[in-house]
Amino acid sequence: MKKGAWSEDEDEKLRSYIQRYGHWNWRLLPKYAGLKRCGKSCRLRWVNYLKPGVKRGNFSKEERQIVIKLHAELGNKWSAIAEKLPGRTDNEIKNFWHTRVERRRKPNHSAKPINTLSFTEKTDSSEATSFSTSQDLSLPFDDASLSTNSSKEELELMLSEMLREDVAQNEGLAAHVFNEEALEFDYPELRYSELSCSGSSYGSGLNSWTVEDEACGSFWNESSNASNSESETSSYSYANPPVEEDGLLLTYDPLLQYFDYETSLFW
DNA sequence: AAGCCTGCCAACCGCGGAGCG
DNA sequence: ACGCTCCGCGGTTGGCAGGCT
Repeated sequence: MKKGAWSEDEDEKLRSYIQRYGHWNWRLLPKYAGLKRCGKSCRLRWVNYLKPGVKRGNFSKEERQIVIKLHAELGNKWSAIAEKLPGRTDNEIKNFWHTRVERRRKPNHSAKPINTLSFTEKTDSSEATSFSTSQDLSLPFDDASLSTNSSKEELELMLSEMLREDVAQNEGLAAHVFNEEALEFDYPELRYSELSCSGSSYGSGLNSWTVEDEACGSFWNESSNASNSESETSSYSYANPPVEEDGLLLTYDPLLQYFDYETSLFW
């Protein structure tokens, strides 16, 4: 009984036999098709590779989104997930998951919260609704998006929109967190599906912001208490950093399992 | 250039369920 | 009810290719 990779000749034998006679009995099929393979191997080769309509190549954006969503609903029911993805086999979806998703969840990442998104904020008046912002960190913030005379509502809206847009455009604060690969996964669409932003800002004194979404509750916040100084340092952090238990990262948001705490990047 | 490491994918293996006698 | 066969599913492995040192 032969094992290992299939040759072109074997593929052709199997393909032409099934196209002519169908697969009426996998155990007996190899004998009649002239193949030195077990029935199981023939079935697998047909179902996963030779069967007409089997899609090859990278998963599209939509397919990735469906896989992630369905896996959250169904768990490791690969065949059930495959039913929703025409042309994709359970084996391929399983491989996709293990290589691109599960692998990165292995508990060798340190579970440290990301308090690294700090920036320096200049207050230029005591007006509660007026301040200018500059960033002295590596985030590619768009300074122009935060003007000096924005109202509280405008700023809230701006931050909310900034998160949406920057994720979509792969630039800005959110893109720092949601890297390009995360975008390919359509994570932002899932993550920010019902995002809202609330908070308050003052020229000097307390600044506090909370960003929430319907599914996860508040997921990051920022607060600072500046005196009348010209500049202050604020820091953003996740409201509920994951904890590690028995070598597994437990998070308040199942989608945060895709977050790499080593690099502070989603993948 | 060579050895090592890592990611990916095809294929194998074991188990359990369905169907049948 | 029981045992047998077959099939499909999910976990795992093996090997190749490309990148890194």
